[in-house]
Order: sequence, then structure tokens, then C-alpha cells
Amino acid sequence: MGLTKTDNFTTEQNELAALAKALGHPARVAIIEYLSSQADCVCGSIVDALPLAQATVSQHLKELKNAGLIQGNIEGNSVCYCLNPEKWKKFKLMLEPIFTHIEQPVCC
Amino acid sequence: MGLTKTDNFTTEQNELAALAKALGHPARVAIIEYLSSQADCVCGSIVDALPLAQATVSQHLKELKNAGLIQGNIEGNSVCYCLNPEKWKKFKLMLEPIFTHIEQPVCC
DNA sequence: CTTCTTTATCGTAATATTGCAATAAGACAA
DNA sequence: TTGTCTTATTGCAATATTACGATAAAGAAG
Repeated sequence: MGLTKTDNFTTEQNELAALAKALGHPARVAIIEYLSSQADCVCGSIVDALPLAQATVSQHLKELKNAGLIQGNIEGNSVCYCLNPEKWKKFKLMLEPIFTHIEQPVCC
Repeated sequence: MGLTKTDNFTTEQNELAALAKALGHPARVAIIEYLSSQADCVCGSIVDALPLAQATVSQHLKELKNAGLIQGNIEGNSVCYCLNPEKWKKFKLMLEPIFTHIEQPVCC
């Protein structure tokens, strides 16, 4: 089918999945790492830093923005993208229980 | 195209993306949370706990296993799935720099 | 105004993912 | 052996994703 049965899962599960999915592409990981390095936040710089066409990068930026992981601020002619701390904190918070559980011995 | 240009990104970026992608579906989040709750690790229990057909759950389990996030141990007639601590630690380690950066003020 | 620069969107093609019924494969019991 | 239980795989249809060229939209510069 190709259609995820979103309704059958909790809002939290869908939210965590959406955040993970947004990060689930090397180009988007590269964008996040670039923004995290705080070298520059102008869209054009991101395009130059990635081995993809401008249209493709724009599409990936849109997905990251839709997931809430980044936000874009229009600066005159260009757009400044940066990480959205609130969303990332939420992401971290949702992963925390799993990371914590890992420290304990597993069943098999 | 639909074909990710894996070659143009670093191994680390591809690895992080692969782990995130594996978690990028509510059913797989539900599986991980179920295993994390340590209620039971038998495949059949996971199938019963999810609102999906057995074949579909088996497919999701396969993806999680391929990503290395879980491992399956055959227990006689059934299979016991559990989290793979090493992979989860690696996942956490790769996300750490981003989470840390979030604590600092952003550029815009 | 016109032109340039920058970013977003559209259209399209190729590939990937999701979901399930049906079936296969394996272990166990009798 | 046969039958049952459990999990994996196959085959298919529907939808989603990835990528890029072309083009649109909007502000800056002249």
C-alpha cells in the first residue's frame, strides 16, 4: 500500500517517528551537522556545501522545517536556516527512556 | 529517481541516517518501546501488541534488525527479539554533539 | 523600470516503502 | 510420519521518496 497506518499509533509514537524520519537521510543529517557547526546559516551556503542540486536541497530543507527541526528566517534577499532548540529538546526527551534502558541488562 | 546518493556523504552521515530512518516509522517506534518496557521479547507478543498483520510486523522487525537496533535469538519454536545496546550507544553518541549544541544560543 | 540574485515550486522519472494475503520454512508434539 | 505452532518470505498494489531541470516568485541592485 505504501500508506502508514498513523491512526493506530499514539501521538507520541507518531511524533518520534516523524522526527526520526526527518533525520533519516544523509543529506538532512549533513544539513543538521552544518547548521550545528554554526559556520553559516544562509540557505545558499547549505546548497554549496551539499553534493546535490539546489532544488533537491530546498526540498530537504522543507522537510526538516515541516518536522520542526529547523526554522527559516528571511533575511532580505536570502533565508537564514537554524536549528529549533525546542524541537530538538523534545526529540532528546523522547529518546531518553530508550537510552536509559540500554544501560540495564537485556533479557537475552 | 528515488535513489539516495549515498556515495556523496560520509560513512558517519549515512550511518546516523540509517539508524534514524529505521526508527522513522510509528510501528517501529512501538516495537522499540515495547522491547524497552521489557514486558516480553517473543515475536508473537510483539505481533499481538501491534495493530498490524503478522507479515507486516515481521517486515518491520527485519528492518530494525538490519539497522542493528535489535537482535533476534531463536528460542526453540519462537524468536526472542531484544534491543542491541551497542548500536543504541552508538546512536546516542552520534546525536550527542547536536543535542549539546542546542544548549548554546543559536544564530537567528 | 529592468536585471540579477536567491530560494521555492512544479513536473516528471526512477526507486523505495508500506501493508497484507498467501505461502513457505522451521521446530515441536504425538 | 502427520499435524500444529511460530516466524519468514513472496507477490502484489498503492503510495511515498528522491532527484533534478525548468520555471516562478520576491527582494536587491542598478
